[in-house]
Amino acid sequence: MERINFQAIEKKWQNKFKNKKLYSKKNSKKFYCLEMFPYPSGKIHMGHVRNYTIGDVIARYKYLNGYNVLHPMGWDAFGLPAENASKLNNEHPKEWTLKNIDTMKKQLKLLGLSIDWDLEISTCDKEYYKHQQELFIDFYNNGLVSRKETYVNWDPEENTVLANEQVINGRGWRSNAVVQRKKLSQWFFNITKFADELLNDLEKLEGWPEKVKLMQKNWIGKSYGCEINFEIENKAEKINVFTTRPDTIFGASFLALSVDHPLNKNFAESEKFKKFKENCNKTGTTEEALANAEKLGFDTGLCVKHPFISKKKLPIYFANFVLMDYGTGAIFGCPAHDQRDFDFAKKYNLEVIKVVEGDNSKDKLTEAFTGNGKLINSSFLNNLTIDQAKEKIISEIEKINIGKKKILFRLKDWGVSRQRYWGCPIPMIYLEDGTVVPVEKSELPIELPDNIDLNCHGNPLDKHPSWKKTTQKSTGKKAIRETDTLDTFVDSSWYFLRFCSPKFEKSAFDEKKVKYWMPVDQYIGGIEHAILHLLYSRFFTKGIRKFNEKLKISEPFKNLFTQGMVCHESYKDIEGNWLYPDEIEKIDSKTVLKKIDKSKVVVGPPESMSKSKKNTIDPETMINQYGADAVRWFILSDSPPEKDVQWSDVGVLSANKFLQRIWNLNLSIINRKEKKIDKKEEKEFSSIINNFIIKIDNSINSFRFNVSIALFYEIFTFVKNSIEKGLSNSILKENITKIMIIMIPFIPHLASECLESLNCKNTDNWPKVDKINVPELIKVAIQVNGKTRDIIKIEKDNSEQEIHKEIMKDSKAKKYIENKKIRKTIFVKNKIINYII
RNA sequence: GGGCAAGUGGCGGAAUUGGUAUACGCGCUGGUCUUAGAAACCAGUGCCGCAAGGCUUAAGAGUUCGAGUCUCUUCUUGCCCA
Repeated sequence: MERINFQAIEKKWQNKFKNKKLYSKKNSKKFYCLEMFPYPSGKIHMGHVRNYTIGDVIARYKYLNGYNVLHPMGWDAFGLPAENASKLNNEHPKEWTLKNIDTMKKQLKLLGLSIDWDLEISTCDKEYYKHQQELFIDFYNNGLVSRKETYVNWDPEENTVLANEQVINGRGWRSNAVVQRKKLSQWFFNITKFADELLNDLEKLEGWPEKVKLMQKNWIGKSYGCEINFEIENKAEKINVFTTRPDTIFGASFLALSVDHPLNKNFAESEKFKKFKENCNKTGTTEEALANAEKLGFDTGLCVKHPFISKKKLPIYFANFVLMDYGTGAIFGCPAHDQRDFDFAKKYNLEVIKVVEGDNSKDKLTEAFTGNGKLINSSFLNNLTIDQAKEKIISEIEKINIGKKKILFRLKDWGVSRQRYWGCPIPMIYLEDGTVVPVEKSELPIELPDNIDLNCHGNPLDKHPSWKKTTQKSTGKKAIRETDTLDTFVDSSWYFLRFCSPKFEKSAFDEKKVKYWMPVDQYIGGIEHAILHLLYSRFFTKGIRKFNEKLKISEPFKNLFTQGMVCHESYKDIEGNWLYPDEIEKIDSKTVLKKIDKSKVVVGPPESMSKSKKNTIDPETMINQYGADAVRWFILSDSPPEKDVQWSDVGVLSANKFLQRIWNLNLSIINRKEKKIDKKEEKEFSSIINNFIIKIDNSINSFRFNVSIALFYEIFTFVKNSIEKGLSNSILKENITKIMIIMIPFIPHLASECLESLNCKNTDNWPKVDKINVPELIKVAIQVNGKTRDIIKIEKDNSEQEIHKEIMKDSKAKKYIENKKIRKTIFVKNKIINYII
């Protein structure tokens, strides 16, 4: 037996893969295979290994099947971690980022991926963000970017805006300061202009998981409702209310306004109101925060008239659970059928009037009833369903001219201003006369300054001594630069276009190249990007198409695959400190000890690998120990790719052992002595291999790589058992060559090495196959009353009569049917026969 | 609270989409080889039972000649939204 040195052959083949282009075939169909590019945080982790291995299988598979394949890689290189790391180690974000890119690129190369590194891009490269600034200006000039005042999560400690996910229990994730709501002027992409299109086009995306489409649909959140104008008693003013439940109008018992509603001018002098408003601003802006917060109200002392019940008045409150930027900033409260309204009514002792009766709803409500039912206590709406009532009341409202039907989206415009240094500068300037204009395109890129103080309080670019001072090029007027930078989601919203022509200087992309390569045929990444990144990328594609008609596509990603996470159990010592997997040793299945002092270790359940729990496994260590092919093999073998996989050292070791056996099998075929040939056995052998190849083909196409690998194990056993059979060496070699070729996508190094040893010159074509061949001898299940009583081996395509004869001759099923009256027989050729007695 | 998935051996998981349940891998058991261990190789391994046989895809019902797969009810777990 010969031991193979995986490290040596992997190095050898990686050198050969380096110069190979997967897109030099003439007159071929194209295939754009893209995996979500990584954030250069330091080292690659197992999640990357899984993501990029899946992508590599697809890219290589498509190449073998005759496609020109674009398989690029780049870096999502702007972002906050670089600034944080830089504060910690006093290293410039750029240095830190470039160093990480260098490390991670070397690590990725160890995996033997078929990536074309000539196409590499990095979003922090000025050659990249220059074009992003151009695009920003194009979007601006076409009315797709605007400046708006909105409420944001403000961290008073860090002097910056926080994203919703950075607010944890109402506090800043880093500073732990109580987050405030603050009004700020920010730049927005007007994604809501495409709300309908983004929603409707989801239907076109047949190659997307239903789950992701549903998440996007819910995120866009189209809802029907109407606006109703309520007259304020003894005042000329009216209050415009938006509601998605106009059917519950007869259950209304109060009006609630956002503290920012214009009516607040009446209370500008009130100390009590100011205090109340301040209190409200402490509540976060997420829907969840608003739902969980204690409902607080400020009684205005004013009332509105109920539009359908004469003489009925509803008190007006300001309330902390109503937001100015959703709807009109005013609602009518129907406590019986909305939980927030219910909580509010209980607190302020307001009426609860039930207007929808469900099938089994109780007389006394202890919580809001939001289910389906029929209308009651509602005058002309009585006995209607909710949908019917909505329709009727809206037409009534429109008839008496106090409001109109309205469609509302949950989707909000995309705020992209960040008070950060390490991001793409927004190419806008503020002139002294107050006008805001884009920088002229010839001025681009607006580069980030290298000398920067990140430890300053607030926005580093704003605090920079000179950077923001500039002049407008064409007029020479003095101006101040925008000192906010773009949300890093912008960087990744068009990188897939840039990859088609990454060095193109004239504009963001070369239209000819984009026409050939786009859309991405297969996009692969984590489910965590199911909403934002994918929605923003879809928006960018649609946005660009508005001002560049040469971009013909309206959706960037034809097929999407979202892979699961890589998990590992976690370890804690008796004192509760997390331990790395290499700090422990497993004595037996129950005993786990700390290496250093043999103390007991508590083993936690498998969870997503994270640095904080120290349950990470370093890919590079694994590659050095077992080889890249073994790591690739294991990460694909153990679970279906869309589900989580649990990392196992034993698993990767057994992968390594199996690859060793493949090599030995290959050698034993090369060195085999000719046997006496049996034509029938040869035919059957080739036919079974043919069937295996078809099954592998199907499993790859349906992303069931764990099944592919199970099939490879079966093929291996089958070939090994066939060596002693009456096959010629040439038939064996011909078939092992086919098998090695179909293994290239999974274990490119070892497969290439085996193919070289087999003297195979043409390693670029997937083997040709026939249809699935039914073997000469097949198994037929014999059932009696649906219960399987025996399985017999018989020649294929036998008739019912012949099989029956066989059963009566000699079979375990015989005793169940002889001397019985057979009422009916169900016969499926080559599968089953079922006797009903 | 709402929506969406999913529940198959000791474990990860297969099942041609209504036709042989438990493929393949891990683990475990026994054996060969070896001074010994590791490795390698061979055999076995759903559960109950000495056996004949019976039972088994979270639980229960239904449709069907036949259900892991379809329908309904219940339970559990996970994810997303709140």
